[in-house]
Amino acid sequence: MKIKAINGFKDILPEEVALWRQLETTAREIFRCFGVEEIRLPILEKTELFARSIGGTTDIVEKEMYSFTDKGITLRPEATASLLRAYIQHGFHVRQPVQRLFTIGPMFRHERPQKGRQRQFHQIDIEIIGGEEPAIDAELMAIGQLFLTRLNLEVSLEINSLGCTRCRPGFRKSLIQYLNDYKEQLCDDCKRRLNSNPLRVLDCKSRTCKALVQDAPSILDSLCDDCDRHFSTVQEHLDNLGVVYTLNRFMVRGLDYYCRTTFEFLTSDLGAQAAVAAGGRYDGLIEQLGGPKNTPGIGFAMGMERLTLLMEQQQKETVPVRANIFVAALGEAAIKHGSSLIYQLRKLGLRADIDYKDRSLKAQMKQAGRTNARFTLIIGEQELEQQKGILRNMDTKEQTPFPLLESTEHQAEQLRQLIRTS
RNA sequence: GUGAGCGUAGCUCAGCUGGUGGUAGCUCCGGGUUGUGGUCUCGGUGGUCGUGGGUUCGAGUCCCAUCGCUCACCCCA
Repeated sequence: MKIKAINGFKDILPEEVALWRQLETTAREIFRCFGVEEIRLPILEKTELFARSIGGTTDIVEKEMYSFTDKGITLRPEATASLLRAYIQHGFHVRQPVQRLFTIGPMFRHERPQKGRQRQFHQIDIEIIGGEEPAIDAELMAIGQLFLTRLNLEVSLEINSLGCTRCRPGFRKSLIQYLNDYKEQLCDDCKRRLNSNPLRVLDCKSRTCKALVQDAPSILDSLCDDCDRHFSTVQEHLDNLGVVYTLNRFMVRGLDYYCRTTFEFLTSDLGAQAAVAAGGRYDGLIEQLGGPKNTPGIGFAMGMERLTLLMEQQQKETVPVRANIFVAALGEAAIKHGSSLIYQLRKLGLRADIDYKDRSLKAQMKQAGRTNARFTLIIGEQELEQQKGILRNMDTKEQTPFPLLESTEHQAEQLRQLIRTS
């Protein structure tokens, strides 16, 4: 019986890693320009942290967490809670009024896997803590859009406001009232949602629910003055920065802590998983977790599996990895010389390979081709004797003698010069 | 948790109403080139047909169970 990776947990293979690195590198470059600092967080936290932040009655906390119940700890299902915990624990609020932080890593949710959804999945998570100014909301979305543009990905940005603890309850009430009149026409899921989370009915996929909800009261009409002003200023700032977006009053969030501005970067190329990045404002959360009072925050997470899937689909060419030198050595003495030489080359920071199996030259040339080497240095008994290797340019097929005099260190230096100028 | 569709070589897949596992393609190894790659050509390695029962003279094929995978619902990044 072969042992396989468990369901929902995937290996990221060498040929896939290039995409992941491209994601991470691009993120780091852009975040640096925006003054966003990296923080690295543990993947295990007290279960209570997630219950208090995400919400005790959400699906994530109720049935999707990987918990060690005997120890009261849980593999994190998302990053925001951990990041805020660290922010509070280390007293970040005294460092500077507005703190920009990001983290990259695995998250865990016990859901049924499908396209773009794994049980261990990876997110790039970014949070701006300590500012409630609408300009910050706009800046955060600009970061997301710039990042996705740099990756040559085509996605759209949709935004909405969920109001705050003052205005949302009123909207909730009027929505329930409206939906109750059409209760019989709602799908089974929405009948259930009507009690548990009525806002969710707004983004139901069922056609009849969608139609019903068109004439439902709009949350944007029931925002309090502060929330309304905040949201319209956010839009002014987005326009000011040239960030393109569309309003979607049906967009809601799955986690309890969100308020005011919410947004999603969407694609139609990933089947059911439309959102490649999503987030929003959570102004009361830090205080709720025991942090300093009146500390607002906003953030979003990008799903790396979804992004790499999109990159595979939308990006045209990938740049192949090139090796610099392959040493094709025939016979024991030549292998000894070659292994010393490639070690010197590697010390100089060059990618160099050799085949220790002492196979036929044809086989070794084939291997050289596989490593995509620029040059192959052929060393046989004759070449050793005459101290003259054959250097083959793999692209032009041109072959020139290469002196095997002095030390391999010296030879490596010669080769480095040659590669630089070629 | 619910529904549907698939499990045959490392990968992609043929395999008809049950009758000996495919010269299949890709990969890998070797020959053609006594010492020269990506193309070509010839040969070779590689399988408990997911697993366990059942029906049958005979099961990759039919039946049952079970495990696994995929997509979708739910939920969410």
